[in-house]
Amino acid sequence: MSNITISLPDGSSRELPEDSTVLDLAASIGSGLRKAAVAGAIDGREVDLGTPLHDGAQVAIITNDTDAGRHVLRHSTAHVLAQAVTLLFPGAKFTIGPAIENGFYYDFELPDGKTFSEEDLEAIEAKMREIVKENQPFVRSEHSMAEAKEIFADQPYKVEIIERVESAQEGGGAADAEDAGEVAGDGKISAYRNTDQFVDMCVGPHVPSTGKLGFFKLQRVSGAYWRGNEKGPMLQRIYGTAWESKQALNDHLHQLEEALKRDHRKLAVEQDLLSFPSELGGGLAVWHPKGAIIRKLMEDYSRFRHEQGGYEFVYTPHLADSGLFETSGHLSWYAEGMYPPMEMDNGTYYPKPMNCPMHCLIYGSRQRSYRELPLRLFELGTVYRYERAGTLHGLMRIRGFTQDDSHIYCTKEQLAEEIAALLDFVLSVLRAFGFDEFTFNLSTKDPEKYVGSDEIWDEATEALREALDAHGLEYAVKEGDAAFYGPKIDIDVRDAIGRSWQLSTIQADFQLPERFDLEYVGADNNRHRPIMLHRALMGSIERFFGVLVEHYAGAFPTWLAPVQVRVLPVAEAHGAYADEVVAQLRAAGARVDAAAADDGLGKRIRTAKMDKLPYVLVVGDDDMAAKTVGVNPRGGDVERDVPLDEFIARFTSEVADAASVAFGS
RNA sequence: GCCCAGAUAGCUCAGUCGGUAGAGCAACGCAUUCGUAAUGCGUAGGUCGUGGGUUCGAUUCCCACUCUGGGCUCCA
Repeated sequence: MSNITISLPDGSSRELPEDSTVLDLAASIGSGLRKAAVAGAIDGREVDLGTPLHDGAQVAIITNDTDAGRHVLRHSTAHVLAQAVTLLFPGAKFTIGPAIENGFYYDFELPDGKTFSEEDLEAIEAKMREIVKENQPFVRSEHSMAEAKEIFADQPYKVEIIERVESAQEGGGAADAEDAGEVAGDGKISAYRNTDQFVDMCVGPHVPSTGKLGFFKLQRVSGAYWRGNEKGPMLQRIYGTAWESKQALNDHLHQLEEALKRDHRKLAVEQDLLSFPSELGGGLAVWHPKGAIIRKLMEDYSRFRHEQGGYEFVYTPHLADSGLFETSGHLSWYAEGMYPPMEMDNGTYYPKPMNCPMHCLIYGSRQRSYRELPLRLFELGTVYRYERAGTLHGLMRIRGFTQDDSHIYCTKEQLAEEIAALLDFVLSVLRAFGFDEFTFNLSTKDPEKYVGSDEIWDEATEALREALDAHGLEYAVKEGDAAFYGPKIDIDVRDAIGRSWQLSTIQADFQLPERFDLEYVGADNNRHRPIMLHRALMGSIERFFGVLVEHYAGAFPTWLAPVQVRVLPVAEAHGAYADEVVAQLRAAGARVDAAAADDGLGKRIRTAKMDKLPYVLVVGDDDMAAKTVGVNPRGGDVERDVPLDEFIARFTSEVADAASVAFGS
């Protein structure tokens, strides 16, 4: 029996007996690797561990602690879920069940339109644990289309997938991505069988047996449309998470708990920031004083930066005649996302869903010269969008919100420079709020849905691309993701616990200048069409505020904290001195209050800590005598006998430093 | 809009197999005047989300609506 030679990713090679499998290879390298292996890759193609190796193959072992390995675990766990459901709910049809970020889901259709309840999850999870305990093998097989249809004869959704793949292949086209995930590429349908009763169509790879799984948890049930089509049948989806170890699973669950603790909706109530009274209607918020002061600081900051940045401030009303939105095209493109019209004696009015049409009116109000460009109009403009009831989500998805909105009118020649300057501007504003990790997405033309000439699209896309390159920024290109009127750059930030939020956007627009017939007189004394940029930094102030609450976990930095300092007299006798401290701090510009000695000192400190105040000052006999304070900073150690003057100096310089970072002075 | 779940005191929640409800915290009062994360005692507070239906009687069962949560779809 001859040996075969295998090369490994590190460049080394290894000899193994003929007929060796990926698993044999892993075992030959070490028992730890054998245990951690969940799949392999032969010449770049992912395969099961049981796959035999050929001479000269490039082989990598996929271990369970890598993204690829977890993907295999999760996908395999999804199969176990499907089997458990078919056992517990006879007649259930299963559809697709992919691995997703952090977990997996599987979509089912239950007989007689039955639905899953939360309680069902427990029973299903228990059944899954039995399946894991039985250590059922995942046995791969490949079938012709006809055989496959036979095997899945009682699974109409599977048959539908097979038929779609079949017709796509007959038509010479490739199967779409969704279907490609379910079948092998070479015209064969592959399937993985766990038991006589349960087999699922799948490209794989899978773990060798269900015993390799076990660190999972089912999380929730929901509805989901078949193939994401609103008109299609509503299926029942079960979500779960799965990991390579108890530790990794627990870490993930802790992370979810942490996110829950930071939930801006919870913190907004606890800290009395804002509320969503049901009397107002869904998706509409009222700002309480503590939330409002933070918002005011954010808005002041935004105005300051825009003033510095060469923007001109404008104000526009909340309503406009329907004619304006016909001109802008909003009524034909987005009518279903607008608030319903108000009929009035002299016409039909709509709440504005965007500020741009009104800014275009300002631009068009008189003749413009090239000398005025770029013209940057800025407004904290409140808009109303009819978000569908089921999509509302705290401040993150809301029906009335305020954009830090600007429309920049410039010449084609100015575009690249303007975008480059915008990128600097955006990033420096976001940094002021404690964000320092960004992701950039460049969205390009959707060939099915766009206006404007190919030439101008190419030019604008190139301008965006150049600006990103010139800043040395890495970005993902999202082909076809642009709005119909022009390409755009979207900027995501990463928050304190690693979540990503899409905040800023810079969008080119060739459509509105056309529709509003906007012009400028050039140096050549001819009329030209300007290009327009839409851009928002925070995006929606409300949403940005929500993201900040979660980013800071409610502990706002000193410059933003609604109450920056609280003074606690040790006993009633120190009340007058406490008032004096308050007065001096207030005179120095601090937002400060005092808590009288009606409650114990410990109690008042606890309350202040729960309120996440940046500074608690305790004043007693010693302090009164020496004009000092005891300083208890958030997240730091207590410091006694600090001269009041010194604390005030420290405090004001801290806030000034934050402001100088923030305000760029 | 669609699927599922939910709505009880300001907050967090318990409870009523149909006979109009209870705790902790918060609030208020009294006592305590205290040096760094909960002092004690007491008082008040709820048409049990809204509207209909069934019933002698509904917070409880049924229906509709509103709002909320998790998803799907959508997101200019």
